[in-house]
Amino acid sequence: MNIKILAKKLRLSITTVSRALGGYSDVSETTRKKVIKYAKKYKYSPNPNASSLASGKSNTLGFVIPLYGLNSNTLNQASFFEFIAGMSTKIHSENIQFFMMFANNKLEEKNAYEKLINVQKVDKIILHNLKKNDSRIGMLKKNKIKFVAWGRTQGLIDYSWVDLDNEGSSKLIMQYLIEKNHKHIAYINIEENYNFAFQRKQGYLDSLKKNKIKFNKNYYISVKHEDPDQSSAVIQKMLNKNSKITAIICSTEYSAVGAIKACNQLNKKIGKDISIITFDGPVVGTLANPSLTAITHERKNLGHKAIEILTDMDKDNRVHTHLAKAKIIERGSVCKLKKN
Amino acid sequence: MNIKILAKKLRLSITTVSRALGGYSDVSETTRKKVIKYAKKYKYSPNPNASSLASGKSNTLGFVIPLYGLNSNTLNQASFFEFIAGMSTKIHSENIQFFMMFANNKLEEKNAYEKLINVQKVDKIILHNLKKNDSRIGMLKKNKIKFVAWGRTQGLIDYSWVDLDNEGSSKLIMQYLIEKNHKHIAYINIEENYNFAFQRKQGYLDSLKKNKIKFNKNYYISVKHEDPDQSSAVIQKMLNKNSKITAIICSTEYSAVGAIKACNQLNKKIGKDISIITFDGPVVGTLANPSLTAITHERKNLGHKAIEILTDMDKDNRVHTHLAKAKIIERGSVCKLKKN
DNA sequence: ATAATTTACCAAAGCGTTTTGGTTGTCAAT
DNA sequence: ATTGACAACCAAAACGCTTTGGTAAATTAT
Repeated sequence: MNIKILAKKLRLSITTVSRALGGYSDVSETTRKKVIKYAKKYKYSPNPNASSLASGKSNTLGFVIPLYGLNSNTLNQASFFEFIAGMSTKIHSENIQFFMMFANNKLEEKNAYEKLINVQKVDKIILHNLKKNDSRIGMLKKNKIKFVAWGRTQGLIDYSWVDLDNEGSSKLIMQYLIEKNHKHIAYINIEENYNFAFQRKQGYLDSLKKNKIKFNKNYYISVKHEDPDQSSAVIQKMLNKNSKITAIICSTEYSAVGAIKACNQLNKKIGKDISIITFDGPVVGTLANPSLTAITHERKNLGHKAIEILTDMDKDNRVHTHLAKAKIIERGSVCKLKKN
Repeated sequence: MNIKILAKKLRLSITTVSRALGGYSDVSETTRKKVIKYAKKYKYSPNPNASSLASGKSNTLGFVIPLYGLNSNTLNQASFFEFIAGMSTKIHSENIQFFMMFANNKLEEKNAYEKLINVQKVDKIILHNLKKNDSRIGMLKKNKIKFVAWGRTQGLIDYSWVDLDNEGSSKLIMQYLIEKNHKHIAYINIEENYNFAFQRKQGYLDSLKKNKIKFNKNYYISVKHEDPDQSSAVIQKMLNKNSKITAIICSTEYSAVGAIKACNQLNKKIGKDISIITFDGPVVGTLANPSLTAITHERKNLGHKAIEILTDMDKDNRVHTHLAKAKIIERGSVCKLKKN
């Protein structure tokens, strides 16, 4: 089935069929209805290759999945799926094509974006896995590709993005703990060259300052993300040296596992001797005993919003942003201390 | 940059440039080298839309990600990523395009495959999320689309596939436990309309028979997969009623979590009072205390093999299959019983 | 009644390739 | 010297669509 055959069946020109389906106003409504009806009947839909070639627009969304670094990590893949699931709802309704590539390292990642633009000729991109200072942004702008970033670079941001409110989430957690009279609060972060880790640290520091608690550098640890056992060892050491610590904030699920292990090892009762609160613990959260109190984010909505913003770009050209809502899920790992 | 400009620069016809790059023998080697050199220099690569349109081949691999059922489950997404990562190594080297779609339910899933074939005109497909009896297989055959299934239907299988050796893995586990003198072995499976669950049950039953242990239907539970707490409740009930049980095999990570919780609840020491062994526990396995002994599979290789088979189909037309290798990772959750 | 505008349609060009069916020139075989 | 085979190249058609620049008929304005 193609447009030529359909046009012949309808006794219309190819042009009219194309324009009827394209929603142009120089087709009468009666004709349009007839065309749509027959297109459905004969299961016609335009050959995307031909239409891309002719129009110069691919109507395709490019997306690169990094298979290295944080994302090679089983637990973090969950956030990926949520994002994708969020996108998919919108993609269906907007009828966008979806083209995916993979990257096993940073170089492949950049090449993938270039290929997306120059070879695949996608016209929209979800930019993901942002570096502090990201050269891909310049490239995308130069090529005039519409994009929405999932995450943010540091400094001035003059593009559309969706993201977690990392700084705000840290503050929310701090406020929560401080209300429960915790003062000696440790923070287990991952390497700060992940921008979200940097942002989370900022929130932590800011809250300390606001509450007139002096930053104790022994309370702040930045670990490699891959290994709960490494985290556990570091956390044990920290707890041994700093017996005043009453609460631990874990920036990733893996470090939460490490914290659990450390506490078990040191025979400290979680939720009693020591409080633990973690970021986004759908897996780990319910595993531990007691279950971990955690801060969760509306991640699915992030993907949805990203597509929405991308679609709206056709209409207006302003910068849009979206922060996922954060919420603390109280389970059993945080206790209230006596006021002293 | 396009072929016309490149041809002009090379003082060759469009045909010759195209055929040089296409590897045809009616181009001299000197010319071919020159063409390739200049193509690189000017960063030329054929417009995939134009070439698909002209050749009628899309050179695109279609893949549908189901966002419902088992796969909506955080833990199971890990296997997905491993498969994709496995594919990606091959895809890069084979220069295949990759087109992805999403499905939020069974109907959408089937539609997605139809769209992949009729609209996107992919010429290869990874068929995934197989039902016991799967109508998509007939559809793919009718449309003469080359495909490799990830998973298997029941009954006669006359197509290429890659899969875990579910039955064999169950047997391996059983042998392992029986060698450690366990006889009262419980099996926590998920619903058997997942074909892999059915296969695993078969392995369990077969091993029992081979070792002349009578099947005790109270020892076999098939739970809904989504909820560790539900599993935990069911397992507790089972353990209470059947005090002879010394080992539990968990077919999914979620039920393993359930089992851990149940044992903790009942104050049974894992690895002492009761042994637990689980399928594929990259996340959960190392979380528990003690860590869970598990059977793992070379999942990444599965994706790699799938693409390999798909690529080889261009050469010969036979059916190829691949079973992932299984291995038991001994950690601390299984103990050896005294011979009685 | 005529001119101007609007509505509804269409032919043909063009998008960047691949492929078909050539042609030309060279060399070995007769 | 002629023929046949082969190597190396190419012009033009085709793929299925969108878009441009029309035309003819119907409607409205003068």
